[in-house]
Amino acid sequence: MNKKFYITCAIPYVNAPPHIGHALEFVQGDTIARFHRLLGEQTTLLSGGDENALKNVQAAEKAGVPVQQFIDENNIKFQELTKALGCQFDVWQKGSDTAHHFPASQKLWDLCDKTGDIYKKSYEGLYCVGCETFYEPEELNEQGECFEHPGKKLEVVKEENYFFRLSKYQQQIIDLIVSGKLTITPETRKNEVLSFLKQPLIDISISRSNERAKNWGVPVPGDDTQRMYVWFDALNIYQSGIGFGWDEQQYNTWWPADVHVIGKGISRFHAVYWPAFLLSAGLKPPKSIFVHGYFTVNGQKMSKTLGNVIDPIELINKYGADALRYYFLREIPPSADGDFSERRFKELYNADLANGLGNLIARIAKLASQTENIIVPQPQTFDAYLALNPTFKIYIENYQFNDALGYIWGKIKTLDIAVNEKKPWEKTGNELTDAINFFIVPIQEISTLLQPFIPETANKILTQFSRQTITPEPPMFPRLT
RNA sequence: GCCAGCGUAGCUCAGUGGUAGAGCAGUGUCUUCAUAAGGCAUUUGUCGCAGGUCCGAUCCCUGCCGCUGGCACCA
Repeated sequence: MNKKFYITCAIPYVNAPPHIGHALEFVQGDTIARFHRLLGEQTTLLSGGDENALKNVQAAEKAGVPVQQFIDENNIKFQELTKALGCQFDVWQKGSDTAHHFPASQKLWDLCDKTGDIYKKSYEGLYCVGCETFYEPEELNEQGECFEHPGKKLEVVKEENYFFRLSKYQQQIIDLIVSGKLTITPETRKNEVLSFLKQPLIDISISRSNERAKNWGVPVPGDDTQRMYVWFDALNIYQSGIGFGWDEQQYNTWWPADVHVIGKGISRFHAVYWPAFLLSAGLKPPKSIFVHGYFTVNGQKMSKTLGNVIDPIELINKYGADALRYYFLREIPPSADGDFSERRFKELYNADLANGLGNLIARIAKLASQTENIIVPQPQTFDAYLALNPTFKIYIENYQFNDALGYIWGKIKTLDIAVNEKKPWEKTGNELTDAINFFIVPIQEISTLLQPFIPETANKILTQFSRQTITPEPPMFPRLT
């Protein structure tokens, strides 16, 4: 069997519809997955729904909808988004799936418990009845009240919970990261995690009382008064989706994950807690974590209160999936936050997609359609073209999508120059044929290499330039005014 | 507050101890195969501020100003 490649995107919180941040992550994950599929690797791309958080229950109550129905509906919105973006997810694992996810999470719990890493401890904290959550003193206002419910006194609530011996794994996790057995990209995120690991780790609570969890979530095995704390089971979706606890053979084929694609806000959970759970359970930690930044919109943080949350579906309907994919991959540096503005989006669209790629294809297709006896060879494989472009390969492998695309657009520029120099419109007969033949292979190469990034466009061009007769097609990216 | 990083052309950013670069936008020009697209040429910068090291610093050091991120049970 071919080499396997297992990649995940973070499972979104399904208490609200998706925004462009989710879209960015899906596109990045899909691009990496497509790259590996094109290399001939057996590839699985997974995401799912983070459904067991209390906030989902609260959001459902607010909407006046049963919890299961609420999260199912939101889940569909996320899955529709992935399809609209042209992302190929192989597995969509829901946290509320009692057939697969529940037994998988209980199995993980049992394994950690068997190692002796789970113990009971009483937890005392300030509880806000309005928010249904605990607060630390520094999270409260001067009156010692939470900001959501001023005037309401917090209660001191004491509760027995299960704790996980995170402290025990401190050194092992440092070793994993320093040795590169668990790689974290980009470097700045790795440094952040390591600096966090310089302080002593504190054991974390991994369960809640049924009452506090509103009877929602995965029951703790052997204790029907408690539910698992959402992170313990949420991270385990990466395993439950591929057979853990219900199909060991399938699980062993895919685990460990080759990459977890995540946003910067949850790097600790993935780089510290998750490997610790797995080590405790005697399972392999993931091989790498790729951390992307967040979006700002017109330079400002995205937030519901500011009302600047961007709906990716609207953008796709307006400009097409590949245009949005291109913007994400070209404009957002992998190591930093990116900004979204429609002005910039249009600028990039016109400059690169309409005037650049689209126009080059249009001019060559027109010339080719008017030329006799052109030779259209069979395009080579992705592998073969990749071997010819080692710099490009390195860019993709390092998740420098922006640089990889910059590299391709350098080729487009070169071809535009070549058209001007060869002046095919001044030629006839064999001279014309030769001039046009010159461009066929490079276009096959470009479109093949673009397949992971803008698959629909890439395949359209590749098809157009693989037929024996090349004919002009309507513009793929009509220029925006 | 502590730790890390950043501050370079209108915009997004690259870069090096030796008289500053790319793309986009702008301007001029050539061309017509093309989505009023393309080629060529070209303007702009006290390389955050102030000191220091050095023959020489945008790149090294110090201080200051500004911005961003991380600082645990919070997705």
